[in-house]
Order: sequence, then C-alpha cells, then structure tokens
Amino acid sequence: MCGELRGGDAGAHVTLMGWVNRRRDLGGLIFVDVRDRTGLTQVVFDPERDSMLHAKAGGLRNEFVIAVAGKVAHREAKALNPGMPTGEIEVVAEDLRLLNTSDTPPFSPADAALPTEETRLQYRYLDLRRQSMQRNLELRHRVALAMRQHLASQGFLEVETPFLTRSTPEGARDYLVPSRIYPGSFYALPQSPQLFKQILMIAGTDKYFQIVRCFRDEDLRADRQPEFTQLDLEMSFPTQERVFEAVEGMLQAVWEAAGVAGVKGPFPRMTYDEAMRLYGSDKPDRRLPAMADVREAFAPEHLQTLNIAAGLPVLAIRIPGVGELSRRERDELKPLLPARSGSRLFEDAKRLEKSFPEAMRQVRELAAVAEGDLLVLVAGADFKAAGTLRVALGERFAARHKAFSGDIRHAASYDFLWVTDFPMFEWSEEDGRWMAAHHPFTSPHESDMEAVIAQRALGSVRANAYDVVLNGMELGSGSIRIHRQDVQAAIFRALGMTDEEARNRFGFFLEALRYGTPPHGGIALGLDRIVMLLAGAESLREVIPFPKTTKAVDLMVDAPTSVSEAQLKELGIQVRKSST
RNA sequence: GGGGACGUAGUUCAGUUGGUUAGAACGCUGCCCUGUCACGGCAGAGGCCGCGGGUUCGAGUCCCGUCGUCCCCGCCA
Repeated sequence: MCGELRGGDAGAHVTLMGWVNRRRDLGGLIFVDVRDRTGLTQVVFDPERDSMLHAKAGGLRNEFVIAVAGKVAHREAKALNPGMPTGEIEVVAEDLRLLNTSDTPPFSPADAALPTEETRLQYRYLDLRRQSMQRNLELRHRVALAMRQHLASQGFLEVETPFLTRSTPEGARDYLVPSRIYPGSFYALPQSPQLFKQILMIAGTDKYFQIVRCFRDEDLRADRQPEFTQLDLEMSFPTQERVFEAVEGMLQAVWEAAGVAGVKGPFPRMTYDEAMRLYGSDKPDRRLPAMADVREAFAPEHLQTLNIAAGLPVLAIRIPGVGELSRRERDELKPLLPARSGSRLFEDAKRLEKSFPEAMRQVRELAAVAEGDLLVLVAGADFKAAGTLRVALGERFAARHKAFSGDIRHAASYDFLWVTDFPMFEWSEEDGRWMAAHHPFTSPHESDMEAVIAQRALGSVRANAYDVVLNGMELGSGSIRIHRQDVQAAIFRALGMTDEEARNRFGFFLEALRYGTPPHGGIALGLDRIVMLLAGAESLREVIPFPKTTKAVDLMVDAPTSVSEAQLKELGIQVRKSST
C-alpha cells in the first residue's frame, strides 16, 4: 500500500489505489502524491516516457480517486525526501485509471492546519481521511482488540446485552425510545449494562466482559459524549484485589498494543479520604505535589491577624519550577479558586514571608518548597475547592513545570492509581435525600452494615467501590456488588425508596437476587478516554469517528430531526409546541 | 440552567476612532514551467461581514435579541 514501499522494493511492479493528496505540475514532469490509509507515495509522470499518460495525469485534481500501475524506483540522491517514510522511492507511472473524480473539497485532508470543529464534523469523511485521524482509528482498533484478546485469554466471555431496555430513573437522564406496540410506553437506552451483567453473574457466566455503547442524556464536555463506549467487566467470587489484578493485566496488554511497554501492576492505592485530604479530588493527578496542611506553622495570633477562623485547615499548594510571578499573573490566580467555597487564597507568599518569617519557614519545610516553586495557601474547609485550584494552577503553568509534557510513548508518562473506599452515600441538597455515590448496587463495608440498616450516619458509610485513575482522569469505576437480597432492599430504603417503589423499579432484580446469587463485582472503563490518552488527544472527538457537538447534534447527518406526523401517530405521541 | 471565547471569500484569518471601492494567505480557474515534495511564476474569479432588529447622515465596526461552534460551572448513580 501507499505508505509501505521502501528502498528494498525498487524494481517491483505495483498498483497503487488511493486519493490524490497533492499534485505538483512542473509543466514537464508531474508529481502526484497518492494517499491511502497507510500513507503517501510519490508517483512521477514523465512526458518523454508516455505523453498520453502524462496528459491524463494533467487532469488530476485533489481527492480524485485513482489507480496507478508502475515500477518502484530508487530516487536520485538529490531527490531523496528524508521527511517521509517512502521518501527513498517513487513510482514511475506506466498506467493510470481514474476511478472517480471529486468536487473541490472544502478543506484538504493533506493540510496540517485544521478547519473549525464545525467544518470538520460536517465533512467528517474528509476529516477522517487525514492521516492523524486514520492513526487514531487504528489505535482504537488495536486497543479494543488487545482488550478482547487479553480478557479472552483470562477466561472472560464477551456477552451482549440489550440496548432496548427499561428506564431506571436513578442516575443520569435516559435516552428514551417509544414503543409502537405499547403507545405511551418507552424503552430506555442503557446508561450502562449494570444490571444485565450482574444478572449474568447470577446466571453463572462467572467472568463476563463487553465492549459496549452506553447512553447518557447529560450536557457534554471535551471528555464526555452522549454515547460512549465502555469496557465493561464483571466476575463472580472476586475480592477487590482480583478485580484490580484483572484490570492491571488488561491495561498492561492495552498499553503494549499501543506501543508503550513497561506499564505494570500493581498500581498504587489510595483511599478516597486520603485523596481528598492530599489532593482535594477523588481523581488525584500525582504528577504534581500533594497539598499539605500547614496550619500548625501559624501561631493562633497569626491566624487572627490573617483573619483565618480557628480550626480551619491552611492548605499549601506547591507547583514546582514556576519561577517569579508578575503582579498581574498573581492577580489572575484569585479567580481560579471556586468562589462559593468560602475559602480564602493567599497568593503572595513573599508578603506573608515579610509578616511571618518564622511561620513561613516552617510552611516551606512542611510543604517541601524549593527555589522557584510557586507556593500559595488556601485557608478553609473546602478541600475540593483547593484541589480545583491546584489543578487549575497545574494547567496554567504546564509549560513551566513540564510535569504534563511526558512522552506518550513511555510508560513513565502514565501515573495509574486506584482510589478505594469511596463513600456509599452523598447527600443531595436538591432532592433532600441521600443518593448512591457510585450506584445503588454497590456493597457497603461489612463494618458499616449496621449503620445502613439503622439508617444512621449514612454520610460516613464506606463502600467497596473503587476508581482507576490515570494522570488525574477517571478511567474507570467499579465495585464489589451487593449479592444479598436483604442488603439490597436496605440500601434502597436508605436511598429513601419505599419497598413498593423499589419493587416497581427494580423488582425483577430483587427477585433475581433471591435465587442463589454469587458474590460478584467488576468495573467499567471508558474506552474512548483510554484511546484519547494514548493518542495524546485533547478531545474525545479525535478518537470517535462520528461524534456529536456540545449540543448533542450530529452535524454530518443532521440529527436529531423532527419526524413525520404519521410516525408520531403510529407511536401515539403528540409533540407539544413549546410556548415558553 | 449559568459564565466565557469565537462567527468576515471554498478554508484559515486581518479589518484602525463608525466613513467612501471589505483585504491577506491557502484553495480554485487559465497560461507558463522537466526533479518537485507546502514546487515556482503571471493573470483571474470568488463576499447575505451568521441571522433579525435598533442607534446613526453613514454600521463588518456601537447596542439589543437570536442561532451556531468550542471551553468551563451546574449536571454526568
């Protein structure tokens, strides 16, 4: 193929089929770069060899589809192009067939400069012809293949689960699909195959996995699409450690398939509490230093002078290698601390130094501050806000500390981490009730079961839930599940569901739990995110062939659209004209 | 739901304090060119300045609204 010819192929007769990437018409000689999925090869048309053929080549335009037969030839020394993999050779054309013409494209896949996202998505087929996009598609293929091969080798079975399923109004908004046979009834597209995979465990499947599309009707981000792909897996009779091993082994295989050797388990572990205390985040990016509580460095009168309420933590955030900040740069740090936190930011360490030299000496020691490090202090109980600031500072000064600029081809650039012991419940102000922090099928710690049943101190109940985190991004999330019907019922009650509501929503599942459910647990990993990180991409759209915009629109096919009155009638649906 | 950035030629962008005929590069068309590889040279075509309204003698430029793309907060069990 076009990208594969090398010096050793000289003399061979080949036929290349592909697109005209670029043509260079010198009046006499015409050079045409032919492109296919694998790369480019230069084809030369010489009028002295074949004037008819040369004339035909003169009519070629960008993105025409052609088949060229010819002889692979070494280029002369002065014509070598070390800048391209096929730069040692060229194909001397002997025959040319025009397989198809092309309108002048709105942009050329040959250009390095990208058009706007809008144009790329509208003409996605042209955008995908771009070599970097072809590379990403291939990477995605290799990642998925490695997952399947590795898991299959470990005795996992890939099993498909339905897309047309039932709405479970816990969690994200569902995408609904109206039923024609039962007007007024709807299927929901799965947010994840959670209950099906648990039922597969009940069914004795033992080790299950699936590369599966999931759907969530929530607002989008650079790393969130309304439909996305998970590597979903579940095991019977596992300990948390067994799940970790399975995932670590698989990720090692995936990274190797992507050309990165040396990723190895076991990954470091950290509890949720530690993560929040040290990083103010449940997905710590450990490529930058942890925060340190330096309150003890300040005497009570210092805290009073600084107007810091007694008992609040004073968190030191250190970003290495930033150097001196200008007054203006310092002023720009203030808005990075979320305003609603009630925390206060001290961004001018120098000034504090003048007022409290001894205290600041201790701060420097506690936070291991070195020359050239940026040091800011955050006073307040909101660790999460401080963590947000820490990440924002890390991003802002990424060019200076360089902790994020590791080579994506080296294992050392990937900081994997397990975060464990998540809280079971979170209080929702909006709904005025406890919500499942992970999902309601997660088993609480055995030692916290009493609290669950008594519905006491639900906020401090720990779950057997865990996330796998990579460079500050959540790659996957899982748990050891509840396998006892009475425990599951107790959790539903703690979530404010009456037994009747629980039966209505999850009756089929509570029923299934009665028939000899084995202990089980698993995890789901975001395939798109994994490929994105391995591709060094900033957005999921780079690794999803046909993604949607932030308003969940497919610009190429123009979806969603309204449908005909007849279609609606058949479904028993009437659309209300929005009058607001 | 909220905040921010952007919207001008096919594409990427520039456009001064509101001023007369809206520019550049790439692409496109034609001509010239035998070792280019982002080929080069000459000439040319190409505009609903996102859309609607307002202010003004006059709006690409100012104001209001609206639509779209991107980023962030909320949301995403």
